[in-house]
Amino acid sequence: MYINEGVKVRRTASSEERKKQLIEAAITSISRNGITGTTLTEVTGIAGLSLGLVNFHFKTKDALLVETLAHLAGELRDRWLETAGRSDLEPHQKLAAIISSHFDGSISNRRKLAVWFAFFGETKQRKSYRECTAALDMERLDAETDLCRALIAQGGYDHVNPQGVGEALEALFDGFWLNILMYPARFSNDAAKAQIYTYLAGQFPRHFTAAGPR
Amino acid sequence: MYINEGVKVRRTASSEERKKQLIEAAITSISRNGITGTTLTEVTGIAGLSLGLVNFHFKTKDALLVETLAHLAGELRDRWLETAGRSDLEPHQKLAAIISSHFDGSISNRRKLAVWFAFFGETKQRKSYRECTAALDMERLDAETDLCRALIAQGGYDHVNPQGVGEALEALFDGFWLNILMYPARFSNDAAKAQIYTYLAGQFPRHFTAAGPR
Amino acid sequence: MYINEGVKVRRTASSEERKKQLIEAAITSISRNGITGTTLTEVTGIAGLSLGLVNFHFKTKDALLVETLAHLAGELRDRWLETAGRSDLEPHQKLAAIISSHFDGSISNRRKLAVWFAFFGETKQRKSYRECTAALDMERLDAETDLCRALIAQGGYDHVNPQGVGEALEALFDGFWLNILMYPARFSNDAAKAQIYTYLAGQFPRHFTAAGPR
Amino acid sequence: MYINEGVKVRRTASSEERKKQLIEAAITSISRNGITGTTLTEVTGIAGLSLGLVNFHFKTKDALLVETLAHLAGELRDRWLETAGRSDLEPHQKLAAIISSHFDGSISNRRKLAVWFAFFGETKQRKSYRECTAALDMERLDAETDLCRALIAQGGYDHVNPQGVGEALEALFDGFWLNILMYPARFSNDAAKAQIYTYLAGQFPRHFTAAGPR
DNA sequence: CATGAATGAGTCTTCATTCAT
DNA sequence: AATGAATGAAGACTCATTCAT
Repeated sequence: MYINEGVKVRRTASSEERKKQLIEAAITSISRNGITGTTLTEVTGIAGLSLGLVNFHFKTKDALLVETLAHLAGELRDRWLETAGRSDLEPHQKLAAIISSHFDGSISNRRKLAVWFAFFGETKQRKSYRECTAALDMERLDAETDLCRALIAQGGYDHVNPQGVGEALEALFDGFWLNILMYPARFSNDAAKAQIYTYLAGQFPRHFTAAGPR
Repeated sequence: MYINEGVKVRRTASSEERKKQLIEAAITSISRNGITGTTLTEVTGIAGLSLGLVNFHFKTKDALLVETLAHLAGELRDRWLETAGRSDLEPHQKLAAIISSHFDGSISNRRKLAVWFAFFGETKQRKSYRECTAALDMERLDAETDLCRALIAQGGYDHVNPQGVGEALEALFDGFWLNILMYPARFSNDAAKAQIYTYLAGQFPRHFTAAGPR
Repeated sequence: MYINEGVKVRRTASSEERKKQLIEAAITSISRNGITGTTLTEVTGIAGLSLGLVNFHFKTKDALLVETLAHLAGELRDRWLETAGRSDLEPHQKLAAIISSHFDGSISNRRKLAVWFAFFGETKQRKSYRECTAALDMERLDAETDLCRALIAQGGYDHVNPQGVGEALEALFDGFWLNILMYPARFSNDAAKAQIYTYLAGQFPRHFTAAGPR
Repeated sequence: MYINEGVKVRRTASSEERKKQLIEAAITSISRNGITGTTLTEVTGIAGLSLGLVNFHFKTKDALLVETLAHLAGELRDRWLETAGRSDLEPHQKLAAIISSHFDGSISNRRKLAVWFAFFGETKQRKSYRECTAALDMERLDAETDLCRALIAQGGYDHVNPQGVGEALEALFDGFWLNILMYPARFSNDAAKAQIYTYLAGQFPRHFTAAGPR
């Protein structure tokens, strides 16, 4: 046993426990220093663990990076599916849930957004990224498109292109995330949600107002 | 004179000429390998010049990177101001010009988009980035907001928030760019423009249709 | 364990052990190639260690250099204090001890003298040097001056300037060192000591002869 | 013609003129930055000339360095020979002249002393140095020894070793130079001369007092 | 499982030297 | 003679990965 930040830690912790610890440290390091500036010494230093552990629990640095991204991607997916997967909600409520998930403070904060864009930025990582999240991105895009189709099926939206709305939503999510990361003084989670509802109110006025789902 | 890739090249070119050559090579390298994967050996190799030349014309690798970004940012600004600055156009036509500029193939192609997001992604570079482009981003955002105000002033749009529209446009630009970069099979420049016009048609139906400015 | 130059070496040695090893190698390299000609590749090569180890144990090459000088300066100080600090000796015997220390073969040999003058020579290093050894130089100069005062206090030396003698001694130490380094065929440790005793015999004839302390 | 520091300079100057200009610049640079820190760009910058000129007038950087040292060595030799070579002076006056030369402000100033010790310090340069100045050093040492012999021949100095005095003088010159360079607040040209006369007064009391030659 | 010293390939950067103009 | 852009070898430093303990 030894003490780490005031908490007794079993010197021999479970593998899962250690990995989570390292991933959290990686998120912190990437958000501070970028992917390039993230060294294993830095990550283990933040985690209060020894250097050798990284290559023990993860085969390579790249593996740690990929699992870090996968962790965030999984977290986002769990979040929106948690609500959008409920059978007792209306389509437009589910759509609203997806939007809310993206701009919840536990998801959309500069620490985590920095990690997302670190992966978008590195061409090399982009490959890993796609392998790791393309399926999730498409799953979500398809879900959004399906929900739009459901709204259209309820009548009154003859000219709305459901796929286009889905794509626009994805773009709005990423675009607002980027601007929140870059210009936090000007862009906020709440304002982002408001603008997205405004957009939806333009497309589905019977289901959305600028304030949210009806 | 000597021959390089079949072209006669003056051994001693003007400084500006060489810098442009190196910036072009940097864009190519960054789009292929990311910022981390971009080595000076790679850049000079692409340019067909010798390693030492980068540090001769640019003081450091970072300086080259910053000037590369400044080049892209300047190119985008020149492009949209070219049309949006004309006094013979209506506000909604100017707004359309800004949109068109962002999704013109000479601006919005994967080679260049990769560079933009390489800078967004690196926390360290983000600082350089902001110093270099924040002013341009805000100038454009303000221009968009002002054009929206002009449309509102023409009457009929009581509930539209011009600042919100400006921010949403910026988010749509960045968001579509990212998705064009990540998922080129699913997102295209034309589709992006179409969705943005669709959004504007929802806000300013008297000036825009889903097909573009009236 | 593995074999290096016939000696079993623990792969993981204590930090102090490795640092001493690298400092010894640095002395050898500096004496052979000067400070400029001393590369980390050379130093680690001499030590039979890997390149990266220098920057692991010392932060930078400069740090290694400074610690190398500090090592020599400390060695000299230990040497003269060892005798001059004894309470059972007379002042003139202590003075003689300081002289002897400077021209002992373990201190005054071309390998180590080359390092001293390498630091004197580099303006850049001179700053580090002063920070590192000025205090030791002044401590020694003051000790010499004090010992001269003690001799004068014993009477018979009305016109001797103790501070001047101290300064002259320092100059003689450095000057003979330099000439031993440059012209070993003409200048030797023994001859240097003899000349310095001759000088002291001129100032303090009741305590020194050309052969040494009475 | 162009203007350099207010003086019209023929664009095509004589080779000798240019070389002297570059040597002066080299002295300045070496005294500021050491030999390592002295780049040809720096030297030519100080001289207000173009980079290419160095390799035109001197074959290599090393050649410039050697000629720079040769310049200083020649300057010192000219200085002491100027007086010590006069046939109307007594031996002890000539000896005094050699001492004065070494501590004249035009010779013994920190700018030039830094250059001397830069060469002493670099083992690599030490070879060039010896080739360049060993003869001059020995010529001077022999001259000093001969002058001591002349004093002894005048009678009354049975136990003085002329060669030893010569060597001690050389050591005192170099040693005081070093300390003037390192500790200018504590060591001065005048004090150095005074101590050396004090030494000589101890060896040749009929010819020297602590104040100088009788 | 855990540690952290050790390794060495890979990069940026510097700079003497060359050479077209 | 003079210029300064261009070259490329060489060196300090970084850091993922290995491995003895």
